[in-house]
Amino acid sequence: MRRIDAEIAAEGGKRSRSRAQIMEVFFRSGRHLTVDELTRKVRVRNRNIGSATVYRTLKLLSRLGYVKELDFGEGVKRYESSLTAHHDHLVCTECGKVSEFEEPRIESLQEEVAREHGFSPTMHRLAIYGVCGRCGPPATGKGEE
Amino acid sequence: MRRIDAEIAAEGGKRSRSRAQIMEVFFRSGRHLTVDELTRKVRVRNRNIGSATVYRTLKLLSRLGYVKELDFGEGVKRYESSLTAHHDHLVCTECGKVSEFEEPRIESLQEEVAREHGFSPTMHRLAIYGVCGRCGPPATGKGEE
DNA sequence: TTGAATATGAAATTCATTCTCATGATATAG
DNA sequence: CTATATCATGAGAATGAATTTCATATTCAA
Repeated sequence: MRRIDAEIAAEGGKRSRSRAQIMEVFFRSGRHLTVDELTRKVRVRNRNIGSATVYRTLKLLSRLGYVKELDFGEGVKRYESSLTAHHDHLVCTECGKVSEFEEPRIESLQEEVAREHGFSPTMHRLAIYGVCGRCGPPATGKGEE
Repeated sequence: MRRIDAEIAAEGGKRSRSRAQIMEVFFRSGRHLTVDELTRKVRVRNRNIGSATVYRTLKLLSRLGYVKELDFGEGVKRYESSLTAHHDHLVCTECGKVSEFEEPRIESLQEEVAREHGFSPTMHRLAIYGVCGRCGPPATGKGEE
């Protein structure tokens, strides 16, 4: 986090209490947060922080490469730290639970495919949607709920 | 398209001139259209059609499974016919060009991964972002730009 | 043709995100 | 420490995509 502050300073930015609190809560929190969720968590510490500042902070961190923007097609963006290893996501369409996975074979196939099409790949988004073990037991019957 | 009308009728829906025109233009058009783009095309034929009806039509077709909703993170949704074979997308971050590809090995790895995590996969979204051959120099070896 | 139901277009609404702007905080020079 | 220039903030306004409302028009069956 000091590193981030240094990078911001190098760009002519200044530190701020609000931003420090937002970053701290964000990096300590679970993954895949929406701005709204993060704002609520941050306000527990400091009631005065507005969501505009949370948006600004996440955008800044995203530009600096410390945060990844996720979009699972819910109409809201989610954010996660990019300090952890690269991974893709599994999204349960029943309960909304998001799991992570890493599959190097998929990664390299993507590289291969991109090259075949003359693309220089810079990133990708892969989300697999389905029903998680808890929501849809392989047993007979349709577990509604 | 008759089949679609029949299915709508079976649900208690009625036919309509506007919807027929929208469907016709949509299925004859190129892929990956936004509602705005489609509305413009449709209005060439019938100036009176409003975008609300285009939204409604695409939502209906989506529910019936004839249309797939795409989201490349642009802040706008795009739509494509789901009558063509399944495929994923390559998006050029320079010119916006979207290409399609199919890679069965990626598909089966996704199945495998989902199962390992106890998920019953129903669909996935995979988009690879990068620079297409026209926008970027032909990537020699690993030279990243 | 009538009548009950669905569909439409325009405008209003919703909701996430961004922007504006007056004020507050921060860093640096003196 | 204080001045001052600049950046950051928070509240609310603005934006823009998508949805809904509502009065009217269209469809379809009898």
